[in-house]
Amino acid sequence: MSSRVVMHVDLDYFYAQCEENKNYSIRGKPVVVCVYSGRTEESGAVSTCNYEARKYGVRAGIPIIRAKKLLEKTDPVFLPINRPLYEEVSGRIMNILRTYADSFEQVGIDEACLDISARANGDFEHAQQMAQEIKNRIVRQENITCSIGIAPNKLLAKIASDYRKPDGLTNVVPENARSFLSDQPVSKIPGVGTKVEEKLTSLQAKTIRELAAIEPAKLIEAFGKSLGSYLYNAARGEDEEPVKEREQPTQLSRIGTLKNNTREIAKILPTLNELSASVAQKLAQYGLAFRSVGVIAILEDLSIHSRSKTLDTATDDTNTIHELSAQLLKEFLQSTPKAVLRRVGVKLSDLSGKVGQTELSQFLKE
DNA sequence: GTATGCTTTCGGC
DNA sequence: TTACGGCCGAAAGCATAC
Repeated sequence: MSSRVVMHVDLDYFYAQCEENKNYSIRGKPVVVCVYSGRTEESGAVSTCNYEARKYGVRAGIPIIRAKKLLEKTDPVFLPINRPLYEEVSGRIMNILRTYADSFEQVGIDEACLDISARANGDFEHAQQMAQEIKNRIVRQENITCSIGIAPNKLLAKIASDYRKPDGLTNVVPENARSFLSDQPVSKIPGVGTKVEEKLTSLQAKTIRELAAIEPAKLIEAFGKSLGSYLYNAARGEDEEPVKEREQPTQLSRIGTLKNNTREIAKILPTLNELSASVAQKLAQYGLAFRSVGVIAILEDLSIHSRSKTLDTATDDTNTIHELSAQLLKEFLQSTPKAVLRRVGVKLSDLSGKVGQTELSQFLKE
């Protein structure tokens, strides 16, 4: 019995690196890729930034104005996000990666998982050579660096790719899994955010070593069966999740910022309808149908709320999106009399191929 | 009591 | 000291079905 070999590839500070390639003269300066809300000149948030900017404490998600303060003594470059550019570069890189994998899973625009068990012949040294070759090829063809983790499963491969960045390569052979994890904070485990981390701290588990010392029954008591057993296994470097192709997105959403905070439906509807039209267009591009429509409301205090409705049968009808989203928004406003909206969004989920021609239903017909 | 489905929230980037 | 986007996938929480 030989172990799986899984590779996780993470493109370094991806949006900002694409911008560095588009305009070479900004290399070496702090580069901050921003989402401007259009409310005032500088309102909005940081999408991502290069490592020069990170040295000053700039991070994804912080307000642009705060990033400007942090970088005021430097010669920074602030750029608006250019998604079509990043999608194009990403698409070409994913096509390269795909050719190296027995099975391939794209995880968002800048991440991918490759099962290379057969290609690497179950050999982690061979896998390491493949990883180096992949890195060389992506630099040569796209001038993009990445960080790669190699391990016996997806969980460890992801933690490994995060271990050394940027331009890292970390190989965790099965015998080293426990020692690799031991001293790392529990927050390195995917799924452990601030909430779970705080709870684990109260159980005296700050490191994965300490997490591994907790009785499984105690973890299940604290976190429930699903998350509890996940944490128990994760602390031991165990994970059976297969690397599998994601054929279609599971949801499509559009979100926008209102010119002014309001709870007047008439002031919100124009934006909501634009978002509905945009998400409908995307749905048509993919050739998909939806069964669930939702609205997202971000209030003036930045709290996030949502309402959704699932239909009996899937549809691709644009009018249904417009009508249901408007109805859901009205219901939200009525149910939440104090809500004053800052941003609003439309979400389609429970997506499927149009004619009910999934492989399974095709199979069942024959 | 467990499985399944739906709604809402969480968290990563 | 504050400041504040736009996506995605998955988990949590609850109700209902079996």
